[in-house]
Amino acid sequence: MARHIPSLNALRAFEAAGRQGRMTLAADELNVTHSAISRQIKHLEAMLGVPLFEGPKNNLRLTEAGTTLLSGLGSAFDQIDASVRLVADTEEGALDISCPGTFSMRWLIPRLYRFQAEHPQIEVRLTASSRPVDFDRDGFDVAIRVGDPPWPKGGEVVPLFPEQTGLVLAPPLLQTAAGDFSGLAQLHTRTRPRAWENWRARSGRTVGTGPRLDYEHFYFMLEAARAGLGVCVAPWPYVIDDINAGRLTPPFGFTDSGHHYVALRRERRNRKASLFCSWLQQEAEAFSAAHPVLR
Amino acid sequence: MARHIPSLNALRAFEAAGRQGRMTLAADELNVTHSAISRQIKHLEAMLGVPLFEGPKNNLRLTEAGTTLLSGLGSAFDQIDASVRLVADTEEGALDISCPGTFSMRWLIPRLYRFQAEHPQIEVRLTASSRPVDFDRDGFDVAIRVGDPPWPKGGEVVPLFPEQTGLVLAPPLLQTAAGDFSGLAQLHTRTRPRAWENWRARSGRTVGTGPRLDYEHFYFMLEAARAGLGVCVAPWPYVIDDINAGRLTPPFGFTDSGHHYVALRRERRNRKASLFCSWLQQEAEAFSAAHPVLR
DNA sequence: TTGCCATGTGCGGTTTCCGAACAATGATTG
DNA sequence: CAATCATTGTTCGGAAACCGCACATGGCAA
Repeated sequence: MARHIPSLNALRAFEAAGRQGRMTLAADELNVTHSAISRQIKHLEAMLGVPLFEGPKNNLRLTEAGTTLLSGLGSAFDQIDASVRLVADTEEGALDISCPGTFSMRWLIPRLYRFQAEHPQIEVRLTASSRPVDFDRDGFDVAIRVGDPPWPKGGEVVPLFPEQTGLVLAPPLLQTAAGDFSGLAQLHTRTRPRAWENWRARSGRTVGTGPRLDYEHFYFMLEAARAGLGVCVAPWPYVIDDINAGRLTPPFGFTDSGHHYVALRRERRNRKASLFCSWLQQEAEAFSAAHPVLR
Repeated sequence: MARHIPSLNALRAFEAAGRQGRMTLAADELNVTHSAISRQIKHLEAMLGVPLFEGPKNNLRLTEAGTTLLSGLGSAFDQIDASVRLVADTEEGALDISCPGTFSMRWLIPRLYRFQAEHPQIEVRLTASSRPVDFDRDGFDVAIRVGDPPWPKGGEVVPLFPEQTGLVLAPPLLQTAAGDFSGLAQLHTRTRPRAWENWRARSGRTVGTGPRLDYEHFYFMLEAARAGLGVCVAPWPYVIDDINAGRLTPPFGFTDSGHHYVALRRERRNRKASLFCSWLQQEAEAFSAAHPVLR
């Protein structure tokens, strides 16, 4: 990039510090540490050849040059942000969604065609992830997660439906199993390590002992269950189709897990995200109405 | 830096390409290759979720989104540039000067106090360098160099004075030397490898053979000459004081070397650089008047 | 006088960005 | 119609910019 022109990042760091009045606040706003802001400003002062701040560390004030620079930069960056929004915040283009993999496969993707039919100009970019959401770090617009409050900062919570989980296994396995399922392999997933414990506590039921098998993803665990390799605890939305098709059976029905499915969206409004979350809520309501949980 | 906000560099690359109409022209303007521009724009389109250019490679046109984004960005970057200039282009602050080391020591620094007396609010930051000037790469405001046209692009040439060089040695050495100086060590500097050859050609004179000694800088070579270690070819401005003080003597006087001392300044006007170059020219004229070359 | 808060800095690492080289594409020219 | 040209697209490997962490420094308040 052309030399002797200050770095735009440095100008941005200075603008935030000047407007906020403190480097630590600018650091929060730009999601860096105060040392990054301090260094950028120091570099900028060297580049421009004039001090931008003066005074003691605990009471920095803008110099005249700093005030002059800030007044021009503030409106320029506002204009850049507005221009970017004008282009990005439309009802067409890409929308980035983060969603647990198995939930995508079992619940979201089978319904997504309806969203795309309604909004053909929105390109949904789906990323499989169950990782805790951090809107400052992550780049997606909406994250679907199952869990409990507190939800991460910087996001608005759109409730979908509560989660129910239940014991499920293949019907032939049920016919040959002991009454308390002792001896049957107990299938676990690393994504939800406390699923069994939680189910027992919540449902008040228990089963006999059996060998434990761990799978990396729900999907693999469900495949194993369908293959008759054992019994597992699964969320209702993930197994509806298998149950209706007779591939899996829930001997004890389903119980509230205490968790909730939610969509987390950035606080800053985004039309595509709004449309998507509205659609999600409608689908969630329709889902709950059309598939009352087997209790 | 906060995620999901496009890189300012990418926005800058896009703005230049949009305004110029071609990525190759934008690359020239921003001193990068077209591949850097192409990549930045591709990344920006992915980030914003909309295409900014359309059409075949050899005739890219802005999309509607691209046009919208460009109109906002253009004025924002203009405002940033103007704000930076308002702060940097004053008659106070830092001024970066690049100058060959020995010329600094022997000619510039002994005079610099007069510039600083006239302009106490300008902080001259001097860097020793003889390297070919590239204003796109280098960050200084003014470069003093000795040489010949063509001068590098992107700079305005401010002539100072022509260069004369001559054979110089310590007086005691002159007294004991053979008439043609044969046997005396011939001192060279890597900065000016052709100095001797050029002096012989230009002056029409020659000297006997002697061992050759190479020094990395003029300064060291002149130190060696003063110490009576040999004879060297030196530019007049570098040895005036030594000659006047009787530390060196020029047996054949000085001859035009064909080179010229110039100040190279950026094309874009900079008040401090203008002041400095005006001052330099005055000092150069005064120098030439006050120290007529010994012929 | 001590603790707190904010900035400054060194060290080492990460991310962004880049150039070089070549590929791909479409228009132009002979 | 094939070759050439001009422009953009992409991969690879490296450089520069930027950053976090940990600690230092300085000034103010309790």
